[in-house]
Amino acid sequence: MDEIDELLSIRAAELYYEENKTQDEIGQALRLTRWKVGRLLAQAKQRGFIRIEILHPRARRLPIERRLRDERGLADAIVVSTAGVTSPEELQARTAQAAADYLTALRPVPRTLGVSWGRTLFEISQHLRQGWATGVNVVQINGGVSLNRRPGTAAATAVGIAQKGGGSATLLPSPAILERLETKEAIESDRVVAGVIELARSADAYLFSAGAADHSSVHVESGYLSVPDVDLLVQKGAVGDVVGRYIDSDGNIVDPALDARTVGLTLDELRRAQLAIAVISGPGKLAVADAVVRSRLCTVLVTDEATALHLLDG
Amino acid sequence: MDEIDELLSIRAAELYYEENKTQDEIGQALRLTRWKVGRLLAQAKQRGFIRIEILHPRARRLPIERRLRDERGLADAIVVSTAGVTSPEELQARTAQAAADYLTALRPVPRTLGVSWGRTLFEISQHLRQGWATGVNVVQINGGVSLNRRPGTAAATAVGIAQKGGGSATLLPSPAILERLETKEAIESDRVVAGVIELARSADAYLFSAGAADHSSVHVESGYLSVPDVDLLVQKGAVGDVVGRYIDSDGNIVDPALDARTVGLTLDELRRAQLAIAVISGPGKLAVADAVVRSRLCTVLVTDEATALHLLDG
DNA sequence: GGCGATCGTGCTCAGATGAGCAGCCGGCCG
DNA sequence: CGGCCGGCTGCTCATCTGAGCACGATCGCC
Repeated sequence: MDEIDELLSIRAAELYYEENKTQDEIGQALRLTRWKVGRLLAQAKQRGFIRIEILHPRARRLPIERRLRDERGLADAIVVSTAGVTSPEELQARTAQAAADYLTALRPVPRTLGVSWGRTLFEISQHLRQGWATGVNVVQINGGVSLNRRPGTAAATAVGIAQKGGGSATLLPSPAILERLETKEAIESDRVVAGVIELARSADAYLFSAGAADHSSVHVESGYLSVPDVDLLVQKGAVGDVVGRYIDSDGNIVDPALDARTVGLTLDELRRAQLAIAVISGPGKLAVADAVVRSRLCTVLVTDEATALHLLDG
Repeated sequence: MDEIDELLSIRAAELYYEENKTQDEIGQALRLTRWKVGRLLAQAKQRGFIRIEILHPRARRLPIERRLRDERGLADAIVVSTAGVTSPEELQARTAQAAADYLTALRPVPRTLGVSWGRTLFEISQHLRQGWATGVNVVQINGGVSLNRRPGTAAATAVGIAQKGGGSATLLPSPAILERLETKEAIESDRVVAGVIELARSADAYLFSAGAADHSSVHVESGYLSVPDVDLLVQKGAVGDVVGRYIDSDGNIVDPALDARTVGLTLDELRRAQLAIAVISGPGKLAVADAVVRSRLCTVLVTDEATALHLLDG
């Protein structure tokens, strides 16, 4: 296309999209036939001169979702639009809302849903509507008797999801990480704990997030790990954690000894799940999101546009 | 429209604009009739959820142009899009290009075109194509024997416009501002200068820009005014200059004594013109652009989207 | 100079879309 | 309880649009 056609296609696009003229009218105005106008508009689109954005907190990016499914082998992907996002909180809220929407629309409805805990999961529980399901039982899949200042967030998450879904929650009464291996093994052999873990293994679906490997981690905030602990993990190649277990960029456990002291579903158990929904968004979680997808820790990913594009192109 | 319809309209918009599905297909997917889908899409548009942008350096904003014509009483308005602009230089280039385009398309072609000088005018002269007109004579409308480091820019502007338009340029051989009133009157009574000004008065069309009243002014750069001079003008209410004459926000001369020492067309002579094309863009020129339009110094305005919106909304 | 390939153009026709309209349902008042 | 009104729905029909095709001009090649 020469320059004159390029200019004409811009003029045509202005009249078509901004002035709502018909292609025929544009043809008269620019002294072209309507077919020529149609071709110019098609070219303008195809050459990327026309950008159409959907500005809405609930807007999704279906083409990116398709690419994630096709190119990264996911069973499903939900990508929220970042158009018009002004704060990290809003991004988080949009992603959580999308995850809640996905859960609500999920068919068949899972009888038992395994959940982790954390900021993201808590927000999802808040975005779920009362009656989002009828009779969904929720089970915690990793330890989390919280030591932090907002005790009970982990429990509130599971209970909230269950209660709004017309079911009940089964909590895993154990710390996330124990200081000694013996204690961890003792706790796991406890009848109640063992029962919960057994229930978690049998869940129809899992819903979890991932944490970045930095000082803002919930594990640091909760006191399970110290700042130097995290630094050490990063040195060993950790990019983040999934259900409390730190992985490197290939999805492998970074520190087997630490992992052995971590209570809950193992990553391999998670990988065997039919339906594992990971909800990961935000610029700090690019690396861990990539690791989760690459190592097939999830079958479904809920994320934001920027993260999704990073997974595809970066 | 309730929330459920709002969400549906977003889903429909995603399928329509991002997936290129027909309204009928969307209807099947969302279990709606195609008419409902059509109405949802119309609502999404009307409520502003759909943003269509034309990304091109030559793109214009026709709806804003119309508003400028209607609400600000301009005979014509050219508004260049700022979408994708990364630098002030690019904005300047786009505006200059638009002005050049406007001149080229102008009918009837002016026999004599009065021009001012400055950065903007020089750039317009560069963006004009060889042969943009056949036989357009150019006359300078204000003094400008340049004292600055790039001597001859003013002359080069007029000559360039004339030469590319197949005509000749008539220069106004006088400084822009003289130190003494007597000198100014003497110069204006010079036969050659008087003849040029007479020719300028008889021009069919005028093309000029406006300067902001700050230290970056061409008058400071050229040595006609000192920094304290400008500060004083600003104190007196100056928002900028048009053809070398400083005006306040109502378009009135700020300093009559200074004005009397300024050589060239007066503002009232400019206001009587049938066709006066002002080219004003950039964030620093909001106030002077408003003054020019408010005081009817121009009949046609070439500007950028941001400036135009400022003129319209405050 | 003749020939075929290629491109751009404007047609036919079918599918997609929007305007206008009648019917239906729920709410409200007499 | 019945009738009226307003809003929503899904229809008909006219218009708009895109795909496919045939024609003619232009260009390069023989």
